[in-house]
Amino acid sequence: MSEKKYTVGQLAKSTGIKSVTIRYYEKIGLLPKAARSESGYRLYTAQDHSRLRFIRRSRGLGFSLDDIRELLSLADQQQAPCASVDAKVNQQLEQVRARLKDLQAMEHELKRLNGCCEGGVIFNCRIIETLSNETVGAGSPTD
Amino acid sequence: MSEKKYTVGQLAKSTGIKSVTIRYYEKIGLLPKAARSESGYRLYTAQDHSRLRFIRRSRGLGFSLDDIRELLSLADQQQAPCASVDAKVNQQLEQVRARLKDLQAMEHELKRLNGCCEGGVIFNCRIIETLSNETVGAGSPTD
DNA sequence: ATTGACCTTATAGCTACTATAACCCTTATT
DNA sequence: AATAAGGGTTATAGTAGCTATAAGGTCAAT
Repeated sequence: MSEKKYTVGQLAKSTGIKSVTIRYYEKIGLLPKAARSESGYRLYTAQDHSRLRFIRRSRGLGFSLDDIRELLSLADQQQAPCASVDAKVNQQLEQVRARLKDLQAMEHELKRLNGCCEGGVIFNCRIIETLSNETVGAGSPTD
Repeated sequence: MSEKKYTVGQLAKSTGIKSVTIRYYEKIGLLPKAARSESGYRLYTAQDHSRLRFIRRSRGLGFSLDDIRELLSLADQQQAPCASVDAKVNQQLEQVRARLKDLQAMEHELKRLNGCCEGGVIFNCRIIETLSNETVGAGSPTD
């Protein structure tokens, strides 16, 4: 008995990853080259579906495609220690936290700016003024 | 008396924006075309310095270059109402908050994954297992 | 037979830079 | 005066992770 096969569109629908993206993943070697029907259509198996779900989930956690490539290759080495997987997750967590910190700083600043001019004209606009102000590390060209 | 002029490198050093980037900003019309010395070097004024500082500060708040283009053109219309500036800031604030929400969800998930396998092998790795799991909107291809 | 919804490929575009190559200018030192 | 270091100039290609476009082949139904 041969496995059930799916077209790229069916896979797309069931994973939420677009057909173009799936082909792109194949092109960059993130997915193995799909089998083809007589007429040249790609044919996918349940395994591909699972791999794609893995990718989608990892993307959702902010992993880069390169990271995911590594994770996938790790996932295939069932007897390897999972310390390296752990390390990747840890690393990603720190990256996310760093970006969080940046964004929080942005939010703070934007909140400060938001609504600080009440119906005036730009000449008196505190926002524009603030944006134009000196910042650390941006002195005059003669510094 | 003619203004003091600065080279691209001097401007770069004092604004923290690299020379290449400054040239790039000129190329895409974010900065006006700089005057040139006899030998073809770009010559910048204090005004350019201020404009660049504005860009840097806005970038730091996460504004896109297109947003900044608009902000700059608004900043030049001193008698226009600053409602549109306000709106841009507001919009940016919401975008930042949306990204924050995403990142917080990522952090939450990563924290959950982090360190959940204790020195085992990948075959038993809870992380890999979790990443492979079904998610909402990612059923089987036959759904 | 023809429509419409799918599939195929190759190529270019997107953001905001960064890297590279190959060359010209200025300044200081030998 | 020659030369070397450290600027500057241009054009072009590469980065991530897709998305859009064009120009065509396939499949199922009418």
